[in-house]
Amino acid sequence: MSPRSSSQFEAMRQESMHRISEAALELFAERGYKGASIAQISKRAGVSKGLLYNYFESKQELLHYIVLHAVETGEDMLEEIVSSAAGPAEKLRQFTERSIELLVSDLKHWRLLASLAFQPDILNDLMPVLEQKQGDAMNKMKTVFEGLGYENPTEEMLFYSAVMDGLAMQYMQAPGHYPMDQMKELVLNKFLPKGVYTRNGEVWA
Amino acid sequence: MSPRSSSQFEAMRQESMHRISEAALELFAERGYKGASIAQISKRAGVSKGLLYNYFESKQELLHYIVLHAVETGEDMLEEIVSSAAGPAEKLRQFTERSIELLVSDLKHWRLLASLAFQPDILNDLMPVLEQKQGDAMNKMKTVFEGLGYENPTEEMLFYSAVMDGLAMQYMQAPGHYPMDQMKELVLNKFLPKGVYTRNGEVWA
Amino acid sequence: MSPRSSSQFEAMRQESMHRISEAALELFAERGYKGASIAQISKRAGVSKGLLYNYFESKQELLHYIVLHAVETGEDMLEEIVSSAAGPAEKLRQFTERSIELLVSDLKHWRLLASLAFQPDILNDLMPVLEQKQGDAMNKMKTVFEGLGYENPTEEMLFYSAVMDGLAMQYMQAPGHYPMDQMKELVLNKFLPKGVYTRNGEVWA
Amino acid sequence: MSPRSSSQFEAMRQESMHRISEAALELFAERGYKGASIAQISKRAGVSKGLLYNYFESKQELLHYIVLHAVETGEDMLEEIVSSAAGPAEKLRQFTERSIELLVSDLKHWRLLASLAFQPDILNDLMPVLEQKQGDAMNKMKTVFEGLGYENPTEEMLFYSAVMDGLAMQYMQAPGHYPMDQMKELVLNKFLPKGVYTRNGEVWA
DNA sequence: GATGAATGAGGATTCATTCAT
DNA sequence: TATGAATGAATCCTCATTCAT
Repeated sequence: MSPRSSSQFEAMRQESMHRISEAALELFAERGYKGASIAQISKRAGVSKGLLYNYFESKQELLHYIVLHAVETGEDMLEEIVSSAAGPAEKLRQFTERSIELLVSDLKHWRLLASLAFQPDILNDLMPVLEQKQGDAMNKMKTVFEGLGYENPTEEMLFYSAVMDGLAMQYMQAPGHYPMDQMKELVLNKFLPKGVYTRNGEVWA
Repeated sequence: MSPRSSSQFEAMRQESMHRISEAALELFAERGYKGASIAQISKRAGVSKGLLYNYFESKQELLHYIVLHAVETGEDMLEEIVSSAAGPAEKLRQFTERSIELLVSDLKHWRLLASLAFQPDILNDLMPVLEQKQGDAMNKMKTVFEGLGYENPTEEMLFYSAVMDGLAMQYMQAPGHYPMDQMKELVLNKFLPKGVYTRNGEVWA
Repeated sequence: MSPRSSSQFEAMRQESMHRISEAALELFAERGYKGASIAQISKRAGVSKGLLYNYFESKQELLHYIVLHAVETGEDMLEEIVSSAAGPAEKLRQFTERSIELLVSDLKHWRLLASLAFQPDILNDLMPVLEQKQGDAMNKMKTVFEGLGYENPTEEMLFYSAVMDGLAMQYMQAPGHYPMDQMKELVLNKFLPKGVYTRNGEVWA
Repeated sequence: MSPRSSSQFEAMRQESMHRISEAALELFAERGYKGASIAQISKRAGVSKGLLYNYFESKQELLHYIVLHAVETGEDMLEEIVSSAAGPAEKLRQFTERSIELLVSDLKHWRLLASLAFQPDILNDLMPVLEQKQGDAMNKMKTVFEGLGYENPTEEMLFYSAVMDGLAMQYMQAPGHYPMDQMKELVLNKFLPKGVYTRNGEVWA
């Protein structure tokens, strides 16, 4: 008789929003933003088209929600590492390893982000925010490379970023076949100063 | 009112196909495959929709035509370099420099290819061919890295590929601002054995 | 926690129904029947959609409720005047003045009614009732014009009705700018026999 | 073999646009702007939904096209009469008679215009133009009333306009039953100065 | 070879209404 | 009494494709 409590409503909302955004993420990643229809998304989420519009004002807003969540995951990870007490070499190692973990575990997110990176008009509204965030991330990474004593830390950081982006791209093309573990070791070997940096207590040779 | 010779017709054909595929390339690159309509493409090409369908059976076929042309440009370049008489270091340098030139001069092509790389279903029909070509290219690159005496030429080649892909990605994000020249030097420095490789007749130090 | 008395419930009921129908009236008048959504109405009324449907079975019923209330206001006014002890000239003057007052004070109601008058299918179900009421009103007005001694009271009454409707239409188009007071005087001058009819105790010249 | 000539295309365009706008006019008049769907309109016009959008960019534009055409019909009529060599009384008679003819023959147009008059937001974009046109028309009518020697020509003209609008409203409510001919005579009697104005060569008494 | 009118399936979005609590 | 989550039919509009000329 009495209306549902607001916490009940809130729980229902959370549940539905989560299912919708998960389904949308999958379909956007599989078929691209334009290629995934609201009908498909709501069907995969197991809700009606109408309900989707209760929670997201438009297809674009749904995309923005997903993109921002994905980006924030990366931001949080970077922030956590950068603000830790570890030395710069350890920070770079951690960042490398956790980035790859994130790539593997949240493949769909990153596939989506990558595909959007080449269709600028779709994220038009979000671009200022995203560029700001990317600039922030780059600056944080730069401090790590400065700490490592590189002569040209900015360029070295850009190079490292290119490597990581390229790795991600190639992994996404064939997730099952890519020798990610070897590539990770190679990256660490290339960027970490030998004889100085210790891994798990041992000196890195 | 003599009938046009068949060579005249053929020239018109070529001209029309070229204009259509140029227009399509631009629009696919700007708005994505799904986002570019046949009406827009034919308008920008200055032909009627009907004529477009005289030359290309479908929107997909038009895309395939463009993609294959772009890929072949890269293939030709690689083949030319690999089959040349130059040593492996020189080959890698040439490949690096010419890849970057190609990226800068044909930005739209590569932007399109990159965006398609993350929308597997769009290129479904073309995938076997493309994977074949990519495998071929990788094998050719591998021989270069073998020639350079690397211990793990395959991994080193993958790493180099990742770098080049990453560079391209970052350049596409902000073509006006990216320090491509410095990055190119950095790449050459990282991958070319010092004291051995000669550049423009001088020893590389 | 004593249960509310039924009169308390009844008061709440009245309060809610009133708020809903006021909100609905405003929105119907602003955006038309089709243009106003139940969501908007319930929001402006400060109640939930569910509650709205407790009181009104459907959007149509809500409209009917409002329309009938508005019409009854007019009916009551006419009845009061016609059944008064005043002479026909006085009756016409009163009707004219009070109609205009009603128009100005309840602009939204009349705007709504006017817009509905031209969309027959929306009021389909209500039409028999409305036509009946309109016929009744016309008959009452006719007796006034008969009392005034017109040769063709029916036509004269129709003419007067047209004038009043036209005035209302024009006023609604630009409520802020219309010289309603002058027009009212003009109407009285045109329809009231001079030298006979007294206004506020004075003879009308 | 050769493409259709542009005049052939033009003829097809005209034919289709005409059928579409006729169908739209009918349905807008019957069910209101919001109540008439594109599907219904294109079905009644005997064309596909897609074709409708070849000729009209949106439902709104279709409405604007129809409204402007209707308004221009009235404008042309007024202009023709006002600029004629007839005296003011004759002009007023002609305007009255031809307005009524237009009302009866193009009932749908006027019903549509009337219904739109009360839904301001629908014609928002067109309002400036329409108000301009209405102002122009009122000024022209004013010159006629000035010519008739009225003391307050503006008010008298407004009164006349109200009468004509009201007549139209009432006629639209029950086109089959309204005694339009008698009302017309009544209007002429009320507004035309007796003994001065000649009709068909006779003096009006 | 060349045109653009015509089609209709499919896409994003809205909204009256229902219902569990 | 009161809530708002949930539904799905219906709406406006787009677009690849066909076809008569």
